[in-house]
Amino acid sequence: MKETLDSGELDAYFALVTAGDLVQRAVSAQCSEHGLTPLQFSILARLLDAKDGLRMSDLADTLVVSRSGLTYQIGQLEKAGFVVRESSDSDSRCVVAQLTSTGRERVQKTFPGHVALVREKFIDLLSPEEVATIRTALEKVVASLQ
Amino acid sequence: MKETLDSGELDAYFALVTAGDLVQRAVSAQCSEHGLTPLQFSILARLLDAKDGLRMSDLADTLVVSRSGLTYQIGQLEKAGFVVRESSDSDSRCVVAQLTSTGRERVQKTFPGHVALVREKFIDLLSPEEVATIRTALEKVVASLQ
DNA sequence: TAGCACTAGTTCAAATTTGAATCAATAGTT
DNA sequence: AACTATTGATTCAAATTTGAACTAGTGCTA
Repeated sequence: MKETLDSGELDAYFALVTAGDLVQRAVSAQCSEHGLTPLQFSILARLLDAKDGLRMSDLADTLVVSRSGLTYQIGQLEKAGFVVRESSDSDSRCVVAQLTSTGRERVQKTFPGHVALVREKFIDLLSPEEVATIRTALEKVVASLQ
Repeated sequence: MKETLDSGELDAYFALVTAGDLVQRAVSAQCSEHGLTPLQFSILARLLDAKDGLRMSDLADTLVVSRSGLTYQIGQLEKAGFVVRESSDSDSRCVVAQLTSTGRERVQKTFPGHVALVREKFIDLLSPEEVATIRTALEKVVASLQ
């Protein structure tokens, strides 16, 4: 195994980190138009797919945020009326977060702008082959790091 | 222009954001072995390439951090003796951050582990073609967002 | 079933990050 | 030169994020 990075490899690494950051920053601006932080939007978006809610830990793990950070954010979302906490039947240690109808409404209202942004700033700049490669390649990276 | 994202496009987007986050998290762990936060390491690494130092704004812009956040971090690095601030000759509004010899030492000591990590968790998982595609594709994304 | 390790979630204090307001210096216009 | 707009950096208060305790519940094992 080599012990250095050539300049192309280094550039690929910088591009990955910077693109990830900048996309998130753009998403952040769009979310705030709807009164959400990007993390809050991600949480609500995940819950939209989860008919029976999601456990705190599962949310924290998929969203790359600490447990305590998630506790805080779910607290904020609960105050805002977008989610409710329920304790799990099967395992009473677990807390399950559920979307309320208000929360569902809010995330659905935020979605179109979000999609448009991702399309404009990311997908439409690239060829389908590039998008496909990014997906398969970066999924390998994600798998190895999780 | 389409107004939706198909599932492959959505996965590519998630992979980008998640991979960026996870790589940064791994980098964060490695940096802390050397008593640096990832942001501090990035700052020092940029300064390593800049013989004459860098202006605060330039640093902030390339590092995806707010101006005030950078002021804070440069303050920390200055306290630690890794950088010094000088005011620019040409424009006395500007502040130029310079690496000290202590700072240079520290960042150089941190580098090998950093390189090894990027290689192990990113570059070596992928083919050279994948790395090249990620680089050119994501540089387009970065350019459009900056 | 008692003891022990492990898991889930929260609380707490400390560190970081941000945006808004501010101050200082430059550039452009009349 | 005087005015104004812009730019660069900092300060400040508020919000967020984190890791280290801590509490409570589960499951294993003797």
